[in-house]
Amino acid sequence: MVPRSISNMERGTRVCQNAVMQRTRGRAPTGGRAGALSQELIVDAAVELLDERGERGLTFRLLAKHLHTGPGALYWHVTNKDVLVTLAADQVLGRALAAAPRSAEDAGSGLRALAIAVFDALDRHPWAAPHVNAPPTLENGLRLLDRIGTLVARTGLPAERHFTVSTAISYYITGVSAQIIVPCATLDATTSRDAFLDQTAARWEELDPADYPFLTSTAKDLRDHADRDQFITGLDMLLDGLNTTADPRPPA
Amino acid sequence: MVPRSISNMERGTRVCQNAVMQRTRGRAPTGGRAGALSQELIVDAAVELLDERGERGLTFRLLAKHLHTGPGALYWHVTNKDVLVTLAADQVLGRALAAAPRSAEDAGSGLRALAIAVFDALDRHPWAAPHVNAPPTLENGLRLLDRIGTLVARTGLPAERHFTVSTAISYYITGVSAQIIVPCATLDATTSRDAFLDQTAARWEELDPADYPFLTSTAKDLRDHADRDQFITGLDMLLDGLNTTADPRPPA
DNA sequence: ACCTGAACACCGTTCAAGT
DNA sequence: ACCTGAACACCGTTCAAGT
Repeated sequence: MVPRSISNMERGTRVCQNAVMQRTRGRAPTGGRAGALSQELIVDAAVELLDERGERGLTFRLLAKHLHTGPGALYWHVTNKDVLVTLAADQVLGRALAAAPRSAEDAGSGLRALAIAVFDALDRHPWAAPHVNAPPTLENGLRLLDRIGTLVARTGLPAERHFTVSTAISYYITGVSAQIIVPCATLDATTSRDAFLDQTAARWEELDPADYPFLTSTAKDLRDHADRDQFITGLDMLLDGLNTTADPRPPA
Repeated sequence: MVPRSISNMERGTRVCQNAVMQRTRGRAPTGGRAGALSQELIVDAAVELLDERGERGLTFRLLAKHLHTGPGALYWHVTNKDVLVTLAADQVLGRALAAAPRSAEDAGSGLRALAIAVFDALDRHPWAAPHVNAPPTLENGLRLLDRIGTLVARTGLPAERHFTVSTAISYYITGVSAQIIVPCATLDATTSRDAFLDQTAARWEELDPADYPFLTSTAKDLRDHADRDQFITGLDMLLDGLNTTADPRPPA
């Protein structure tokens, strides 16, 4: 009667991240009878629906229909919708990590490549970015931070700064990605990104230059900027700062 | 019959940010009969409720009760819930900007003080951070970016880089704040932040050091870190990077 | 152990009707 | 012009009942 998935759930409106980790403990998905549900199957289907229809478009009823069951069945495998979306986001992050190059000449370019790979993956699944949580508790969140930390340790930065610097980089990657990507995803079919930027730039130009000296002069730059370049610009500033701080002890 | 607030609304699940800007155009709030609604009153009450009960706890029914009306009345002044939360977040940002020191010796420390003031304000209203949108369209979002850009222009950085660098800093402030602040806000009363960090650190320690060399060695640092320090560490790296890039042309 | 589907409690939003 | 409140459409979640 008591679904396994909420056995150690926390009270409150949100669920403890630790509860999220648990997976089906019985036989592997293929071990049951054909067509049996599993958390993996549910998360896969959720990612598909999220890609198609966004977070609001993901519904337990719709998801159940896609999986040929009733909504109640899903709750046996997944605590609730929050957890489902978090698991789905972690899956997207996992794909990004698999695609990110593992070898790098130096720590700096390794961090750069890793960050860009994550940005690109989140860019393809815009609903995911805000749900990649920190501090990480899910598998791929943990892997991401570990890879960052391992690279940071190679810079020659004093050991007592590794944690703070690594988490700062991790926050940059997921936080700035979310900022850049989410607003684009909320634009609907009738308003293209270009049209939106055009409108916004026009509004900036109409502002009073006495009040908004910068925006009025930079409105033109808004029209044809590339989101990815903005991410990379900030990233390079951050990594430059890393080198500056690390400089006293150059990489071995 | 047609509420003013949706007169130029966009179609789709989300609303065009431009529609958000409009405010009551009639007489000033105090000009109507006593107790009359206005967008300002509604947003103020929304901020209060959001602080108390979070985004999910904000309900048009509850908000209407607090304002002694029915839910339908609110829709005359505010397009929908998304817009309301965005307006509320902009109000919070406005308070932060008012509190941020305006004078600064050099651009770098001005940027630092501004960023920290915004972080602190968002930290006091954790629901707000993810709704401070970029590129900005609401009043205080515009003011924030303009202040950043004006400071960046003083660094001696070549003019063609002002836009990208300024938006990168702006993304850092709001994006990283959201990453740091939101997970704390979702912890409920039964799980304190300390308990959560303790649990998470314990989980990190149990990981296989061969797979997670960094996390297993840094788990202790997770237990007693300060969120604000992480924000500032990354911020300083970013601003150091700014100096590096700007160095060829030292501030006049 | 795992699935079913009806039912509960709720919420955003609309709209005819009022003032 | 602005407000009222009932009603619509929907959704997350639960749970007694099945296999």
